[in-house]
Amino acid sequence: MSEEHELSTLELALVGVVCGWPSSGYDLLKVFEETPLCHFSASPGAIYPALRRLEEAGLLDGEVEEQDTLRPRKVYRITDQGQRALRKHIRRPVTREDVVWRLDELMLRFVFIGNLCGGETSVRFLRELAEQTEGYAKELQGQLAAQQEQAMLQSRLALEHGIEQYRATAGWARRAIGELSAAEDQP
Amino acid sequence: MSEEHELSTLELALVGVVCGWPSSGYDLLKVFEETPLCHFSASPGAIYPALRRLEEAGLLDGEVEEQDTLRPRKVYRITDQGQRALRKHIRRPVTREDVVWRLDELMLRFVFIGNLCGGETSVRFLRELAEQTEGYAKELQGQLAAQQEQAMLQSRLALEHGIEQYRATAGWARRAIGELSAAEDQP
DNA sequence: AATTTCATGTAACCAGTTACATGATTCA
DNA sequence: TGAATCATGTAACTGGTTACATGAAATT
Repeated sequence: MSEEHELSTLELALVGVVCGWPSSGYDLLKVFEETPLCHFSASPGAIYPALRRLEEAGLLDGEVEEQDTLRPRKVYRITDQGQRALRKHIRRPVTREDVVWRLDELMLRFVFIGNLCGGETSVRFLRELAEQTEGYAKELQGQLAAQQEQAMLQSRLALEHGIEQYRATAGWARRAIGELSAAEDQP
Repeated sequence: MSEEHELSTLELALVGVVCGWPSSGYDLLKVFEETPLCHFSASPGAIYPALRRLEEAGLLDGEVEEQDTLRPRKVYRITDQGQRALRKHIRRPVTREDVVWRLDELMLRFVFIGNLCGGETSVRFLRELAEQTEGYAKELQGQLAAQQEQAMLQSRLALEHGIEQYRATAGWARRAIGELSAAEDQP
């Protein structure tokens, strides 16, 4: 019975925001336009169908606020099933594929973990993230060493950019672990 | 007459690689699997239709090597029109939208600029990239300052991650300018 | 003889983009 | 009165993903 319905990045963002506070499609559009969530774009043509999908999948529950006014807002709330799916999704282990292909989704997950889970979960997530990004940076360094001189200067530089990006993420994650731990000690 | 045909990231990668050396669809698949270009994924279901589109648009020219053998390879070469389109595409100014939405495509462009254009073009590209990423990092810092204390710790941290990513790219670009200039002075 | 690799592709599906459509309400 | 904003959505298109299909050649 418990549907699996893999969440796309957009769907994750929608479910995560709605979990924080019930919202209409229009509210969500504004959130995506005006907050750092703008990194996850979203046009009406993407949001409204996604909300409907999520409702059909039973993760959200939309209710029309029809207080006679002729401007109906359809407000979505998260369901129990939606909460379970969200929790499950954000707590999945951080994989190599996640860091290579979905780094921004990982950041989304981190924010929602902060809203929904305890401090240890956040720290575990960051530790996995640091490990995976460090590991991948090393992989890229291996590729760099392998091509040595034979490659064009600019390919080498581009590869170095990648390495530095992943190292930056790893460094950030280590520091974030420190900040979270400090915040837990004296809240 | 001169078609505009906007290049998708995948198409840019294909045209750019084929510009370097004529390749079959299978060759390209292998390149995407085995080199750092793997960041731009690519399944046969994406590559073969894309090659056909590019041929129809006149940017590539596919020729079947049919030396009687019953294992025909269709080798694509870049056309003059393709060269023009590629050059034009990679030399476009670096915009804010590029750094926000298409950073990896920018890296592709940088590599192809190295193959096709002179050193000043590379340096100009990197300078624009540094400016745009620094500018965007400042934007994000403004958002960070604006939310101040009222936001969750983890949202703040996620935003800081973004800032650091863009700063890392800007720093890399500045250093790359130095390396390119040094390489030009004594080649 | 069996497996892997070379080499081409197609078909069904899915989700996101762009652009459009609708109409009430509020503000200048 | 006219413009902007609130609020919902649809339709056509596009391109990428997954999975499948085919079969020869090379390797074990």
